[in-house]
Amino acid sequence: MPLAIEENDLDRLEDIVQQGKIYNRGEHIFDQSTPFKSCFAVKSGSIKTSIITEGGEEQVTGFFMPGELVGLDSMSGETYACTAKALERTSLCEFPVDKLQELTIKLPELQHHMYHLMSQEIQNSHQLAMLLSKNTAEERIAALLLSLSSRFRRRRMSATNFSLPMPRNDIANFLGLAVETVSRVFTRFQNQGIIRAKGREVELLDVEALQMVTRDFAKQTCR
Amino acid sequence: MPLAIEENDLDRLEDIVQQGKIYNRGEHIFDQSTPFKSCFAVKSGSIKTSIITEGGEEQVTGFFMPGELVGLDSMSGETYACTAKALERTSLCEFPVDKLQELTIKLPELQHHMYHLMSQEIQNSHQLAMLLSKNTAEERIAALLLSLSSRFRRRRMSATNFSLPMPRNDIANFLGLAVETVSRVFTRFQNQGIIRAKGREVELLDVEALQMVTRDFAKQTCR
DNA sequence: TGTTATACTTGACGCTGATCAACGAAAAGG
DNA sequence: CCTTTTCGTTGATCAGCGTCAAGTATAACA
Repeated sequence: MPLAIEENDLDRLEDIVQQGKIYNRGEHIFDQSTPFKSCFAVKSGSIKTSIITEGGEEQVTGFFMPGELVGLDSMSGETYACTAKALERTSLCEFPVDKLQELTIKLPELQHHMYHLMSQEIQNSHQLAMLLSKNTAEERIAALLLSLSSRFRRRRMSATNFSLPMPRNDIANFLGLAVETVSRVFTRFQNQGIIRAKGREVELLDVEALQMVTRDFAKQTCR
Repeated sequence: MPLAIEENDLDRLEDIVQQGKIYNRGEHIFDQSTPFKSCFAVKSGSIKTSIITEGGEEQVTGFFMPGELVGLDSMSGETYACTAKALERTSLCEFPVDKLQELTIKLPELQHHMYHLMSQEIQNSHQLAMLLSKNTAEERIAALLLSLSSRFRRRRMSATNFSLPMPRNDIANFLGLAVETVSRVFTRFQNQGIIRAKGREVELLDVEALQMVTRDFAKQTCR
């Protein structure tokens, strides 16, 4: 659901950016106690962000794929507002915000772009809230699969044949479901011939059917 | 859950701001088809924002009280990303974003402040998503009451004795519940002596108990 | 390579909260 | 003022999904 940076802007930023830090699967990138210094763009691989409550509970707040920017929710505080972990071998670009802020003063275009990214992040989060509050397990999972699909497509990868970077556990947590429910819905979709899934390998056999499952779409066509 | 503007900054902005537009209860402020021009700060009264899906369903995304800024989620598009309605007689300040953007170039402080506000909005929305995905009806309603309470306190109004600006319907929608459930929880809290509620008039009798209902707090103390 | 931890699946059961229905109370509107 | 909506409450019923439990497959690791 997050966002892409335009290649043009990336060019002009190259000098302030720290290129190509590599993180291994499961490796910790920052957490709520880390002083906030930088946003990160995913170059390859993928990461998840989550909030850890005082009680130790985790709430996954997002998955970030190549081209997407992490850390925008942290620009208001001394420390990061969430915890970020690599889901697989992942390479990141680091954008130090102080330098970014200097730059935005010279480049109003860039500033506008930052506003754009942040406000989209708000919208994404509202969309998620909506999904969580109004939709069934099947609808939530269909929506996630479609979101991943379109994000893979944007990266010129197959939109119907990909491998999930995250375990069922994280999917369940992100969508506010139990792992068991996620598992059951996957097999139900499979039995209906909508998808083929073996472990993390997923093939979308009937994208239309998936879109039908999404509630908005159904409402849109049925009335 | 949203945010306050500091008086200092307000002073410096006064010249670009269009003061004191008044809206009546139920009056429409903008919607998803309105071209995006301005953010609005609530001076008095209150408003609700919601997303209307293609299917006509409504999802309330926030309530905004005096001192809070509306429209930050819309800074990425040509039109507003949500629909805003006054919940009661409400007075707003209008901040035209083009002028705001000019100003931010001259005042880096202001720019920083904008980032701050937007990133807090993202965090609020994540908090909401968390509430919706992990918490029971009682926990959600307790959280809302506490949020309203602290926002009233910030405005120097009674934190234990206030009247809800929104109908049960909007509360239910916002929290992802059925109206009936909201009503039942209110009476349950009342029977437990935690609150006193008659229609929209609410009195918090036992704030501690309300905090106990909130799951994080319970987890925090029980382990 | 065997061993253990982690990830995933499947079934049985119960609870929270949605839905349907009906009614009372307050507000709007003529 | 009475009528009509809107709003709020309460009860009965039921289903979606969480929880518990057990078992299988896959990956991590010594």
